[in-house]
Amino acid sequence: MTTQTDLLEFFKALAEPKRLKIAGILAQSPHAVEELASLLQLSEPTVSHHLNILARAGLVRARAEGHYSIYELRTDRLEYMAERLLAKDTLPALANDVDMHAYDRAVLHNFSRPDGRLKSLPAQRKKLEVVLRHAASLFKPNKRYSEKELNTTLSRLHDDTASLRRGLIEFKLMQRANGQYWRTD
Amino acid sequence: MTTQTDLLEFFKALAEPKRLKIAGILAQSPHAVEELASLLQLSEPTVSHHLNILARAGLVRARAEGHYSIYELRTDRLEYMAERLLAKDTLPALANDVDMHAYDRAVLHNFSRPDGRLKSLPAQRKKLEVVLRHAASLFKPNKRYSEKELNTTLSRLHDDTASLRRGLIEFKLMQRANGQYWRTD
DNA sequence: TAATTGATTAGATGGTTGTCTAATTGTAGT
DNA sequence: ACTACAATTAGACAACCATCTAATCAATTA
Repeated sequence: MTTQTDLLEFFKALAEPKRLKIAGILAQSPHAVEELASLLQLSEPTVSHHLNILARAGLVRARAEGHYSIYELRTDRLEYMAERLLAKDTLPALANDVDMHAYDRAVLHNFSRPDGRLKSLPAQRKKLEVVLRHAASLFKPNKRYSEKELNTTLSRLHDDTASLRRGLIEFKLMQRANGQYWRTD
Repeated sequence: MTTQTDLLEFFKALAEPKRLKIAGILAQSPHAVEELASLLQLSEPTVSHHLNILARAGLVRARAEGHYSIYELRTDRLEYMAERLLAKDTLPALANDVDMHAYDRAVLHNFSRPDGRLKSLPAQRKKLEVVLRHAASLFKPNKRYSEKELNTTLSRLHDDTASLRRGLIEFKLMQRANGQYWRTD
């Protein structure tokens, strides 16, 4: 959440040639807006705009001196961000608000009729597994089912209960012993 | 040169919400284009486009598997770039191709008439110093000048040779002893 | 106090780019 | 061989953003 906007602001700030160059110049020594405009061959408002974006990202800071605004690079902030990139849990956290089951739902939706029955069994393993996980979810954990019960439930999904049953075993979603089946959770 | 485009490509690649999220997802585990499209609620061509940009920046790599393209994050590259940011000479190098005298020239141009004489002496210290450095450059290093010679040369710039002379001393651009003047280089 | 100067804000414009649909390529399964 | 499917490429459109000019603000100098 905060991590995302944080990093995004940081990257956006430096993802522009002129701003990157400004950072480079300020890394050598602080400069006034007017000077930067000359060095970069840009108008002052444009430089002001860039500096504003860099400042929002925390990368530069202005101090007033006379009626100049002297901008300097905040190397501490830069180092902090670089270290966050090196931290092993920063990037994975960016996917926190992603619904990791969206793909499963999409696949399921693609292979299902409006009434919830399957149009067919997917040929691709990746998608077959999704469908089978769905099938497995029709059964309660820690409960034993006879093959007859199993087939009855599976037939709500698709006529080819044999393939479904075989898949459930093959993908280790269910286990069998003595003619009884149960979910492996 | 190469450093600039390198870094720029890196920042640009990650300066987009969806691409940043893709990096986050791939940081958890490799995924196919189709899956990413579902997870991000985007079309496959769009995801392909983003992955292409990330790949150009060296941040992801694809391996073919069936007719899927499984993309994975190149953490080595990420670490390498983060360390470059932490290196003390990376940023200053970004300003290598900047003409550091552009400001001086602009100031000089602003205060000069077409014939090269000064319209006036700048009030701002920062600009006065630029003009004075220019004045100092009219003299040879390692050579002594009498005050008469000094004034003659300075008068080519401006009538107020006294102010110029005082400024040169004050800003330590020239030194005086025994009625003689010389550049301090 | 008036005038000058540096910086910022407001508003307009052109270029970049994220996104989609349609078409193409290449691979797998019938 | 033919069909189906995942990925990419091509092309079009819309949103965003870098840039400029004009206007405003702030602070120093005359």
